[in-house]
Amino acid sequence: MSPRTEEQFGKIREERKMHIMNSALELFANEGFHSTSISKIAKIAGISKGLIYNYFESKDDLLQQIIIHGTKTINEPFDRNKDGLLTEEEFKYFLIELFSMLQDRRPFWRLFYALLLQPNVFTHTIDTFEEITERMQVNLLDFFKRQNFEEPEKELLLFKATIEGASLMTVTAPGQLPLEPLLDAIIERYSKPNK
Amino acid sequence: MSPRTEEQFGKIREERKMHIMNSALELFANEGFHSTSISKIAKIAGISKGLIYNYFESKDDLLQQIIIHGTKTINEPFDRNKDGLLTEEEFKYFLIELFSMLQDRRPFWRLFYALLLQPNVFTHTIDTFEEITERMQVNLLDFFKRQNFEEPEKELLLFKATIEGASLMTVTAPGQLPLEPLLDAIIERYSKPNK
Amino acid sequence: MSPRTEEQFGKIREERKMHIMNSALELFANEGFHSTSISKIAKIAGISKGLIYNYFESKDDLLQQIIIHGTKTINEPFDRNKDGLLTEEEFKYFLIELFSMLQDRRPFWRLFYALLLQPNVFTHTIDTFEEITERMQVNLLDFFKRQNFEEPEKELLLFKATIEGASLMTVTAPGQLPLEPLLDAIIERYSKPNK
Amino acid sequence: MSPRTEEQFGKIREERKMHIMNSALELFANEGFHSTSISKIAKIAGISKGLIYNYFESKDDLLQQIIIHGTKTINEPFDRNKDGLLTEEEFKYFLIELFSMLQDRRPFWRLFYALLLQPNVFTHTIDTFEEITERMQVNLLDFFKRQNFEEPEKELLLFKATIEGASLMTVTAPGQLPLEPLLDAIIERYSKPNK
DNA sequence: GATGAATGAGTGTTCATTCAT
DNA sequence: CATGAATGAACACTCATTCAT
Repeated sequence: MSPRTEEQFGKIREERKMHIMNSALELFANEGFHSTSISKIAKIAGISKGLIYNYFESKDDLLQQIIIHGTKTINEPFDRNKDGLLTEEEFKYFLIELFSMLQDRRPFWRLFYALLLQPNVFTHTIDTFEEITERMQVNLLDFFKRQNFEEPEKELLLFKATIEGASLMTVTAPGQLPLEPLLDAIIERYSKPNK
Repeated sequence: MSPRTEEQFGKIREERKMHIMNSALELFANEGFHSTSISKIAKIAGISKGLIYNYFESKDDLLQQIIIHGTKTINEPFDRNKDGLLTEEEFKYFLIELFSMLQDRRPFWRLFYALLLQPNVFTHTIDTFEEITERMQVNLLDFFKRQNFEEPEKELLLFKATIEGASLMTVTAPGQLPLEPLLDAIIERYSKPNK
Repeated sequence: MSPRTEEQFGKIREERKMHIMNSALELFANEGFHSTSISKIAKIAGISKGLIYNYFESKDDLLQQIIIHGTKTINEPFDRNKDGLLTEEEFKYFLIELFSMLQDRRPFWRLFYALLLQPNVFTHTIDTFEEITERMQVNLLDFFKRQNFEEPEKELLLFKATIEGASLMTVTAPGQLPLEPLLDAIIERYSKPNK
Repeated sequence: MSPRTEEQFGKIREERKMHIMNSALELFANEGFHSTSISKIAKIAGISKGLIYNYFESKDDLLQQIIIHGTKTINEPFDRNKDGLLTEEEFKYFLIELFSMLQDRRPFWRLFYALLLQPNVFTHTIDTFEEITERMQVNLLDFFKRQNFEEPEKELLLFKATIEGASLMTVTAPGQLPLEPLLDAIIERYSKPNK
């Protein structure tokens, strides 16, 4: 019989790769990177240990690719309107989208924050992520200025801290911080100037 | 000469123990718990591997005791006035103290947050910590009410998220968040009601 | 069109086989047998891993066949005149041929010597090789006798050692031993008796 | 009880190290470096796998140290009279010593030649070895000149090849080459000029 | 109390080999 | 005939822990 076409092989590869990455992400997030063995990932994924190395160069590479893929996925919704001008509507949409992503992709975010706290590793990957937030800050500062805040820089500081804290708590202690009221509070506070 | 008294022995033990814990904390925070070997801790502490087991039952126990001791130390300043009533002065003092602790004991906080994100471990220790924050929340809500905030519950939500975010960023990206202006902004925002 | 004849198929098979063996020989000789993976051979040969198993039973079999084929090839020039009588002309021709083969097929010889030094393996293959050298020795001893050497047995011992050493050094440290002068010296010394 | 003194520990270490190296040398020489697993070495040495890593950084390091130690040991007898002048007596002694070493330390020599044929590895260690032979050559050439050989350079070439071959054959096929007669033949041939 | 040699279970990783297509 | 995804046994190596001294 003729061998599989290149296309067929490519599809199989892609699907398997995603399957492994998802299995690994779940474990990394729940039990930590170091506490998760390749054996366990293979068992959860229902494949052999060796196969993982057919798709990823190493355990580190597997983690890298999970982070890269996750970052890309997360960033997609923000790429739509690249005019750099944040309207009030877009600001709200951004917050709603952000909170929904935090809930939907909790394992990824937990993993991400865990890495953030483990220095000397994946500095490069994290740098990529910070570039993105950098761009957002510029837009936000501009937005706060246009909203006529008295001290937009201060407002940005508070906003950043609030968002960061909301993100962290959503990931670590989801029960403790009711998201919907918080979302309302943030929108109310930051989309309208203090008069 | 008379042999050392029991008390003296106890003091020596206590000092050794602290010395080991400090050496370990530094390494755990900077290189991660799993990446830090008992051998390395012993080398940094200038003692033998075996001696560590004279003071701690296991590597996990060592970590536990670090967290417990750290939590106690951190909590001391808040134990002074247990009347449950937060004055504006006390509120400011609490914030200043918190931020100063975050800066002074960065390694501990980083380790603490890292553990927070690695569930299935040290749940008990973390519970202890959450009890403390629980008590604070009650006081804070009461404080916001007395400050005549329109929606004190919403204010508490925002405040919690902001503090959490400020803490995290101080630990992970100290350069990105200028602490003093942020501290001012928080005090200004939350110690005076929106009129 | 008519299908390929059996003969044509046989020819294609033979060519593929040689192609694989040559690719493998190069790698075995340069990087060692154990350090050379089937994957690498396949990549260098430009075929798939699986196909190799269509032609060879195992990695060991592949090595065996390389050695057998190489031994046969090398031996061909000595098979011409099987009368068992070495003339002075034939002796010179034998030496020239030997040295030229050592230079032309260095990878094979290096592999061969490497195997020679790794006992417990390929004993059989090596035995085959030694049979051939055995036959040569008889002829050489006879030759030295006819050349009127005083102690032909001693001469044979020295000659064998010299040839072996020259071979090894040609393979391992080609720069250190200028071949042409050595060849002259050997011919001069052993084709004429010490008077 | 008081712990062992530093001296005691040092002695234990040295003995264990030699024991491991000897066990490993035997296996490396008989079964090849790659075919010998750390597990097997540990089993033969009667110790645990982990202990080997208490004394050697890696399997490669273990091999390196075996070669270095072996080279040192072998070189000791030649260090005596460093005046650079080889008398006929010293020449004979050198040959006798060399052959005796080849027989006594066969495993080491086999390992050494095997490495020589496996390029890209241990180039540095082998370089050290070649420096030593380099020095010998100078002395030998001088010796042949003083022995009034007509073409001392040619004689050196032949001598080198002969010695190399004798060494190799002693190691690979000890039965095929009777050492004593060969030794006599070499001494006879090279210690007296062709007249 | 204090040492570090010693253990062994566990880790990440490699690779010859098989097999459905 | 030809492919490369998949396997699993084996490997080198690590490290928390024990224990004789």
